[in-house]
Amino acid sequence: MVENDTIESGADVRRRILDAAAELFAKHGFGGAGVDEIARRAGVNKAMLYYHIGDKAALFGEVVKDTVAAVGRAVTEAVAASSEPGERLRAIPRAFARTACERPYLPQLMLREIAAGGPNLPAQAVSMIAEIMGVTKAVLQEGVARGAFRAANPVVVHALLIGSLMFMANALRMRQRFGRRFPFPPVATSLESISDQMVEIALDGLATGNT
Amino acid sequence: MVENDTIESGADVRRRILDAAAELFAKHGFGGAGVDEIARRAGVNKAMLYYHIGDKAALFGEVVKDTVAAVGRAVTEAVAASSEPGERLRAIPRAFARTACERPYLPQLMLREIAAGGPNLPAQAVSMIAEIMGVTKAVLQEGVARGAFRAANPVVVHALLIGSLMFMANALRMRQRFGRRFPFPPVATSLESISDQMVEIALDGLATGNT
Amino acid sequence: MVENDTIESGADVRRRILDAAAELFAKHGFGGAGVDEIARRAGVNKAMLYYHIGDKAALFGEVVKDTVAAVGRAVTEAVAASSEPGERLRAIPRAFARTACERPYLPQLMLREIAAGGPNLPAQAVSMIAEIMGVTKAVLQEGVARGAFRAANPVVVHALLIGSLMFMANALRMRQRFGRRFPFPPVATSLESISDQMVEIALDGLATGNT
Amino acid sequence: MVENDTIESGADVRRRILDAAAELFAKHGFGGAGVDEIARRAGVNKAMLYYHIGDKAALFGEVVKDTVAAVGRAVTEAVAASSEPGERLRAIPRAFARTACERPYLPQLMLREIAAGGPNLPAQAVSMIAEIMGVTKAVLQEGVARGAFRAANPVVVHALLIGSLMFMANALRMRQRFGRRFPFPPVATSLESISDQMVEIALDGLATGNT
DNA sequence: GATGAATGAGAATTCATTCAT
DNA sequence: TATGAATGAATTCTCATTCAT
Repeated sequence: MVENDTIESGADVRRRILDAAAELFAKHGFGGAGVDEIARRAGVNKAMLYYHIGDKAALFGEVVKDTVAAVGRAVTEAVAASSEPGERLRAIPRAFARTACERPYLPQLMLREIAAGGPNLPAQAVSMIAEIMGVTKAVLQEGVARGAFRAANPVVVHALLIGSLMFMANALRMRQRFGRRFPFPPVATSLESISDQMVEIALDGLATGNT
Repeated sequence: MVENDTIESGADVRRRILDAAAELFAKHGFGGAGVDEIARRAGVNKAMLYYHIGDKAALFGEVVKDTVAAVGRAVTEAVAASSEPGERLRAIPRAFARTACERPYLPQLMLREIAAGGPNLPAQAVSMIAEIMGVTKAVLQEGVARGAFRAANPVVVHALLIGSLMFMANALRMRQRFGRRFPFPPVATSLESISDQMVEIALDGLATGNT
Repeated sequence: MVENDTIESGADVRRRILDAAAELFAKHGFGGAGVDEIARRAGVNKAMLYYHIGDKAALFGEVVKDTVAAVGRAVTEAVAASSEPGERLRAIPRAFARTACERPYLPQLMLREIAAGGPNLPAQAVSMIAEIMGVTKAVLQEGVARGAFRAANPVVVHALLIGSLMFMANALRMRQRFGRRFPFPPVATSLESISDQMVEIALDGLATGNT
Repeated sequence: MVENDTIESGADVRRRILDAAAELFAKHGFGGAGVDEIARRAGVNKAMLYYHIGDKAALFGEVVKDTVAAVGRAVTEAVAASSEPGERLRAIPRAFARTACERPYLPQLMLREIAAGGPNLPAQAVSMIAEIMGVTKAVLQEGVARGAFRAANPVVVHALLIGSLMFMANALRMRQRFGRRFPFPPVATSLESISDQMVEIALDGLATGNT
């Protein structure tokens, strides 16, 4: 009765559910996404979704935790790869950009959650987010100490790097939708290269020697 | 039956509805906001809402148009106030910040709409948005021509200035909610001063003389 | 478009809903009765039920209040009709019996609520119940004062009169269902005459001259 | 795999299930109790519950049979302990009261079942109930024959003794819940002593010499 | 015997929208 | 214009029951 290629662990089901949920929460927001459709897309019975994960809020929480954790891993890893302050700071948005390629729903989900103000954010996710911002802070302070950057509020810098990147990532999607309507020169389609462009400007602004 | 002090033009009703709607769309998103509650908050019979404005999508469209128009006016006006390129560029995010003070729902609404990719965006609003971005483009090009800025993609610059500002505005709200959890130095609470901090960095980065 | 005989005030709708609800709550209990079927039987749209009355618990509360109020009126009125202690005490269960004829769901509803321990009982209903028991208490004390009854705990007496009557009323229904299985002499089918039989015994037991 | 102190016969499992079920059926009624929670409280896998006992209706039937059987045993035994008519009659409600102490869910379950009219009552249980009422009938007839009681319908007497007792037992629970709201003198908290108070009145009423 | 996973029907409640007056 | 009532579809979540292992 059981064929090898249809075997499926509980973890697989969970993953399918989280993937479908991430996509739909990103597309329609928490309020706009329907548990019904999430289950349908995941190919599981709706009751099974509740069995495996819990209610809508829990599902959302899992998706967020999952996503934030991925970003966190990417950032930590990317920052560790270099020791030069500029390179380290550059690595942070690039890690976001790379993660956004693997998980295209990331920018939407993130902007939505920022906009919503986190009413469904699980405590764990909040800690993870704080940790990621902590990396920016550390890198920045280290750079200041080593004379590479001028002093700046780390939250502001984080917003400058990440906020604009996420904004840009979403704007790219709108560009596709509204095609001709935006009479602007094309932007490099790779999010990573955009990330680089933006960081370059910001880094130059942060460089010592300026105001 | 009509007394002078209770007289109310259709425009007043319309305004009350749009205000209530803006607040709730900002707070809960398009899918999460309910027509019922919008009407209740506006102090208007639900059927009247449909009579005056139309269905939920139309209502959303009106809110967005209204908001974008306000931003547009603020930007145009602010930019016109100066002729020095740096000052003109600085004026753009500051106009967003000022509008966000009058209409606190602006950052949420904007981020949400960017995240959603504009499925309920009326054509008119799209044009207005393009126009605003056009201002950034013009200011930037002019500055380049006058040797104040180095060349840069205007969309990227817009994202750098506005995306990070909107991100920051929303992050401030989350800071209030999650209080102690974020071990970061306090940011100036005025959005305008934050705007200035961010622009300063970006402008320095754009200054000629850099790479 | 409006014909005189189909006109229907909001109060009518409400009454139809409460009637249907009373019947079904009595038959299946709070947990067993379905809002869907209540609405169907009342001939109203399910959403209308929520519009007019509220959620299931509120609906149940209204039914109970309605029913308890009817009993209360009947009791007060019946007791007032006489001044002789025995007659007054007799009048109490008889009022219950009479109300149970008009509202056949009363005994079921009452037993069920007693059994459930009142988790959905609205405060108002509790007061009304206390008031009804207060009547028993008053009648009893008066009878004791006038030398007609020996002293007895009013709650016990109330249980003796009303508890057994409600029990009996429900047992009658079971008798119909299980027909032959109960090899007992038939009981008078009128609840009022049963009430009289039971009260007679209890009254004799309460008479002075006994222990 | 099986250690002596964890060994558990099928009968043990069965007992745990019936106990949990009795408690929950009593608390929430047939419709309101959930198989899921019953299994959880019994510490048994839900599928095992079905394996050991059957579906919800069967489970309910078992609980009722179990409970009624316990009452039946207690009554028969208690009545056999004396030969004096009054004492024998008194013994009947006292047996109910004692059983209700061992199985606190009895009064709720019984009232609920009486109220429901027995749609889930298994035939066996009906016979057992009839048998119990038969005891009342026999004791009564014997007492009449020996000149101790006046003639009375046994069903009515049963209701008078047992109905009021069950009513009272449940009312005591409500008293705890609604505390101050009931301005009545406290009743003895022991169900057995209440039983005695009530029987005393009823017995006096049944005594010969009265009407 | 025992378990975790599965399922489809159904529960309560809310939604956006419209209609008669 | 304004209102209360109406409607049907949708939404979130739970239920009793079964199955494969």
